[in-house]
Amino acid sequence: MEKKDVLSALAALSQETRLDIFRLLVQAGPDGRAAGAIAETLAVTPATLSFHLTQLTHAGLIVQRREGRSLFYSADFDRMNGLVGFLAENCCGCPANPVTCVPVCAPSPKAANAPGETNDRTALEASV
Amino acid sequence: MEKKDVLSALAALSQETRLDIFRLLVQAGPDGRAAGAIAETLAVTPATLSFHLTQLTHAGLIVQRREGRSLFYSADFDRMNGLVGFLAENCCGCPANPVTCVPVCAPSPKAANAPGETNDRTALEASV
DNA sequence: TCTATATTTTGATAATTGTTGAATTGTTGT
DNA sequence: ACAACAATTCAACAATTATCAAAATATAGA
Repeated sequence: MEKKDVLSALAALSQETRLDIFRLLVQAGPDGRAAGAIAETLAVTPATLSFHLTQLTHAGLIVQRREGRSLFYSADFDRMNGLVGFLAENCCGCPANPVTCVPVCAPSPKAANAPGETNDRTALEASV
Repeated sequence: MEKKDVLSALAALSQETRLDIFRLLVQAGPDGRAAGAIAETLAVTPATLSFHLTQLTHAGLIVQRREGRSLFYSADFDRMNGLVGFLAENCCGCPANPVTCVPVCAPSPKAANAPGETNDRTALEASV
């Protein structure tokens, strides 16, 4: 992950509404949430939400998919791990100073689902 | 670490000059660097640097101390660990989904020094 | 105390950002 | 094709941010 990417990820997350959105999606797990549902949960205007979703998407932190007329957004856990990894990695700059930096976040696909739901996305594994 | 603090830390780090400053200080180790030295290394005007150092300080990411007529700034590794910890911690929201999230960065006091330098600050240990 | 050095504060300016109502695009079901 | 729904894009505005030159503050040494 390059500095430019880290910078835009940090910029995206440094805004309260966006941090809320991101954490909501992180907690929602790989399935994510429809834009409308996010707007309702966080009490944000559709236009405002859309603006922030775009920012988060451009920062690579979330991903969009369509399901019927709804657009679902979900957190990109790989990117998230990359960001944490970058910060952790660089907190130990000096090679003469070995430390343990092992942030690994790999939710299983069904993590946020009620029992019995279907789910065919599986791609997320540890990346650090 | 509260959301408010995370937010201001992220805001502080989401600006290129400040990210550069912070990483420079992280690499400099617990001793830190004089403001003037930072300004020279990063080619930033004193006024601009001072502005950013204030932001980073208010965000709790760096600490100031005086040494002669110079003001030395150094990274607050505890706070840094707290931030990474917060992000890592919340990347696994669902309790039914146990993962390994253990970012730990604890530089030894002499990490960035040339052999033979003195150093009496020792307080930094793992905090996560 | 006077002078030089190190850094911060001030004031002004240009650029970026967050927000909203209104209009637009895309999708579904009839 | 049409009406209803979901979300985005547009245009405009207020607020915040980054930057620098110049003035002010603090420390050290002669």
